Amino acid sequence: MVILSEAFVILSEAFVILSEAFVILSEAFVILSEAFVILSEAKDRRVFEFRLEAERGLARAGTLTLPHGNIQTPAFMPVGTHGVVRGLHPAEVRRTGAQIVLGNTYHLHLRPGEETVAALGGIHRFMHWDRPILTDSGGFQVFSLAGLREITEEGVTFRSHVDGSLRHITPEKATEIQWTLGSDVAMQFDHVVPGQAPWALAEEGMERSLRWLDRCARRHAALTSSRPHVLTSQTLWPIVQGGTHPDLRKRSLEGIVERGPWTGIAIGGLSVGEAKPVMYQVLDDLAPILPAGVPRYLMGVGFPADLLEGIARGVDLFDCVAATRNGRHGTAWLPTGRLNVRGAKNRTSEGPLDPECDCETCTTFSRGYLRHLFVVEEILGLRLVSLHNIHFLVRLGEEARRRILDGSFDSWQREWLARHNGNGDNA
RNA sequence: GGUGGGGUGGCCGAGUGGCUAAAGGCAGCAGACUGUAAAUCUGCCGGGCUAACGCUCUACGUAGGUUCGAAUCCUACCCCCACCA
Repeated sequence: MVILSEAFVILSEAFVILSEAFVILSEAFVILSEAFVILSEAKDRRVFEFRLEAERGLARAGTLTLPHGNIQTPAFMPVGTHGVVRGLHPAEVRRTGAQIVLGNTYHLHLRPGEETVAALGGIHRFMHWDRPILTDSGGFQVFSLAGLREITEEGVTFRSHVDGSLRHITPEKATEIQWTLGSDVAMQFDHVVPGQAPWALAEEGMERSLRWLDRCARRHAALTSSRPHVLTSQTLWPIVQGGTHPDLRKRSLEGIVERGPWTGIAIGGLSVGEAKPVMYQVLDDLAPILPAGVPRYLMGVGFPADLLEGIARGVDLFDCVAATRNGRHGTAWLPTGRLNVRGAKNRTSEGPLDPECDCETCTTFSRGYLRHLFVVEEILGLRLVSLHNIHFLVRLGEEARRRILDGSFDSWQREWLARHNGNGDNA
């Protein structure tokens, strides 16, 4: 009996000790979670950093840090609209030196749907690209699908080019889709107008883009604070619009800056039908008033010469479908111009596409063989030329960076352009 | 041997009296492409001259014929295919 009661006492004391231990453990857990939040916030701050390393005139070299890695700028970003750089394996894209790729909100929303991408682990795992990804908002589709959509202040109603169904995309929706996809950089939903757009239309698109920017930013902030993304941090970039009209471009940028700060600023609505000198003039006008410490992304540009012209005007990031589209269509970029791979003159040509190139295409296959692949419509041909073109632009960005860092950018750039443009076609 | 069908530009193929140097496709040649409705699209494509408009020559199996005019109708021949002996 005595033994039993003593045992009971011991058990009670053990219980008390256990409870106390539990309280201590809970407190420790709270402290740990707080520490974790602080740490991850600190990590988030580091996750969107841009470090300027050199400036030569307007040209800049820097390093942009995003959640999935660093990007050394200036840099060309291959476009992978449907979660794939057309025709290429991600490992091939990586071997070109590409540091970041694009995806498209509108197209991934239609197929397979952002929830499907999320269910498959987010866009990085989905497309097997573990480096940074930037998603375009679908704003460009407002422009390119002009025949299939209707714009109101609320948003854009698209007639799906896939099955004809109606799709309503608002700035909020575009932001949510990108959040669900899980890209490193989300773009604001904007209103792109054609390059020939008169002042009034350009102003409308520009002002609407600013209002839509507010709505994107509000939704993005809500998403970020209410439910931190399980897979990544994400930042939102605004887009300067205003067509070819200097006053509108200035107003657009000022509106964006006063809504900042931003981790990046994009220049949109160029290379959409305006003359080249006009595009360069827009960049010239913007360069002095763009915030220095923020990466600048010229959307949808460009051809090799445009890259250098842009870099010379202070642009850090570029994307363009031409590398892959021209590749699929049989046009290869060369230092001396461009080459129609399908051309009869390549029939018995033993040399590489580009003798100065160290890409997998140029170090392996002859022009004659590449022409043959196009003639018989073998997929490998358009893959190989796409690969070369991407490598060509990536390497051009890398060399520009090297030249900016060592101070020889200006003269190198002039000579490069003279050689590239001077010979014209058919190098 | 008989009957039927047919021979059109590098290839396939439409065309059955003038609007036909001849539809369309393929092949060939050249070009375009800038935040991807695109492995797509555009142009040329009998010869000669022309920057072009155009001019000219040659051409719908072969050779004749009818007709103001023929790839198209008639005659003969050559060849191909199918079926029947």
